[in-house]
Amino acid sequence: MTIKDIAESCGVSISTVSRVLNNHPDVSPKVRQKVLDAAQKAHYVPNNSARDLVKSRSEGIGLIVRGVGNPFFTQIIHAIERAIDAAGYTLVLHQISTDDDEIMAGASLARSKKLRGLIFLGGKGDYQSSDIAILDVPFVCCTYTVRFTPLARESYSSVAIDDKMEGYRATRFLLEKGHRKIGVLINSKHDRSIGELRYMGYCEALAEMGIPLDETLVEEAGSFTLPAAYEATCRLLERRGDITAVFAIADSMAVAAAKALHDKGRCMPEDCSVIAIDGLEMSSYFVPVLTTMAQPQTELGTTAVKTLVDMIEGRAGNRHILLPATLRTGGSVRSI
Amino acid sequence: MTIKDIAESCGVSISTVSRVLNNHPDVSPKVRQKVLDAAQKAHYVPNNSARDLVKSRSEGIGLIVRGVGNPFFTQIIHAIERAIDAAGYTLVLHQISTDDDEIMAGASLARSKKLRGLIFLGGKGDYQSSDIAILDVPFVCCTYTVRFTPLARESYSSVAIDDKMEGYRATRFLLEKGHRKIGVLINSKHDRSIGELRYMGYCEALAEMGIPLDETLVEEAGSFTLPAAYEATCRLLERRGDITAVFAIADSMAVAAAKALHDKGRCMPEDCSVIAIDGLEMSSYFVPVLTTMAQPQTELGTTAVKTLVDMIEGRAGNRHILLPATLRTGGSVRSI
DNA sequence: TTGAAAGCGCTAACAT
DNA sequence: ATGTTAGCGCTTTCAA
Repeated sequence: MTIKDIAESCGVSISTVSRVLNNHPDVSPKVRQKVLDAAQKAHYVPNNSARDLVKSRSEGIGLIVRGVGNPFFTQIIHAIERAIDAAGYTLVLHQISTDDDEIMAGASLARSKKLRGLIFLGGKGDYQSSDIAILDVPFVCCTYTVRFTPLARESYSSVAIDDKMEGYRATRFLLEKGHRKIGVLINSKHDRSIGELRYMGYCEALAEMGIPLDETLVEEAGSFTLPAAYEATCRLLERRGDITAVFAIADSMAVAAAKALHDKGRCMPEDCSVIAIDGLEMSSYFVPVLTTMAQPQTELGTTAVKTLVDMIEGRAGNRHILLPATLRTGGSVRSI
Repeated sequence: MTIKDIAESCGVSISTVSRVLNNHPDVSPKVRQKVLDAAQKAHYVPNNSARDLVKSRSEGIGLIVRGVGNPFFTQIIHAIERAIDAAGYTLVLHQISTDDDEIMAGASLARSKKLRGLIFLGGKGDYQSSDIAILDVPFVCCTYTVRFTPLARESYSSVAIDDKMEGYRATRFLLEKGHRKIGVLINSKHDRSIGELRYMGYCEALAEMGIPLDETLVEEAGSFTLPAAYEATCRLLERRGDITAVFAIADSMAVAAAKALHDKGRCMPEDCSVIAIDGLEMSSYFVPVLTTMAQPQTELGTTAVKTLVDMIEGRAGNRHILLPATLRTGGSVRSI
């Protein structure tokens, strides 16, 4: 069922059908109604591929999200959605999985839908300048910034927290509470991502206090999943039963760590404190509430959109914005 | 940058370029390499709209998901992804928001991408037969079944748990543990969705025991969000401080309920037990672990795909499958 | 092995 | 107010 079929069944031309379906004014009420009725009766559904193909450009902004159901993205996505809407653009959300190439996915989406710009959420952040050359629209990396490659700063935009600094602040908070034997729960020491940056912050805080880095306090989970973090915490506790605090680089890992502590017979925070980074909504419903460096999720989203729209509308070039996290003081940390 | 540009820059025809880009065999190695190089150098990215438009049909299966970041969907989506892949099809995931029309979104996606079938996750389930008439491919409703409208059972497929029965089982479990004053935390009494069904199960379990339904034990949160469930629990406790147990119709609501209990000075499970339905991964990392009727998430996904593929390949017609939930015994319920 | 040409379904000039 | 027509970028016969 295409507009051609409808045109024939109504005895009008396809352009008239197209006009009706797109609410163009120059159509007589009589014909308009006839076409509408026919479309309804025939269960007509427009083919967006054909539409996208013929339009020279859309008012769409693509959002490439890595990781179905990463709870940390929920609020950011909602904020982006609202901000894009408010700016008069249309959100085109596209999910990719862990091992997909976000740049490719973005480029493909942008071409196919004639998008005006792109936002990347949860990207790997290890691009080469040759990688991003295929992107012919402005884009902004949200929640991460390309730190590990010689990508020219003026060739892309980013909106994120200062991961290293927040890792430093979290660790520093524990140090100030008197903790000295602080285990750290990370994804991987050298994954060239936010995890590595947060870990660097941990190292820096210790160094500043003159505490040498003790490798036996560092535990790699290999991923951000709950089971992996749980197992990692168990290993850490087995090796270092004397720790008084754990810094988990993500709220999700902290949740699993808290459970592991409990299962190993330790109370949180009496026997062992826990702090993290992210500020998931759900971790604020824990008992006790998880102490964490909460990312400004809504602001990250709105700022990403603002930065992008400024570029699209020629008001500004590429920018890099770091937003501060906010300490959420829960009951998972105690002074010693 | 289109295949036409590449064709010109290589001095070949567009059909040759198309052949190279699609790995067709009948191209000389020399020409193939030249085209590949040119495409690479020019940062060529195919336009999928044009592709989709010209193909008579794809091997794609659409997955329409309502609700960005509903944690309950994560595992199901992964299972669907794997199953679709294993069956030789391609997953096309499409997110819609709360107030979007999933049937429309599905129909549109199916038309535009020439899909072979659709899976709906988190649909409203209140369709009229006129609504689904626009769908010209087989589809299966996953995690819900259309219970509240006179939709002919043979006109669609579904794979879900028996929400009413699991609501009954959860309530029954509390009754067997000796609880009699059981508060129930629901989304809405008459939202014509799974929430209503689960609530009906609660009513049935009470009725079976000869306990009259006490409206003051029923609290509507208005949504499945944590803040709404938290507030609802507070209202419930204020009105009925004498309850010894709460049945929350979803794990997410139970999480908020547990926090509210704590903040109101009640211990879980000593002062008040909590049971729910869903079986989120995260709620099994709680202390104490949340007792819940865990949905067979992976099986729901794989069964949905199997049902759909059977229809696509003509091996079967529409079917309705109910899968049993499994009681996950945590520490959130005690006997009295 | 390669090219020419038709057409997927639609929009947007341009005519009338 | 309505119709005609030229593509959008691509795949796929059909010829050569």
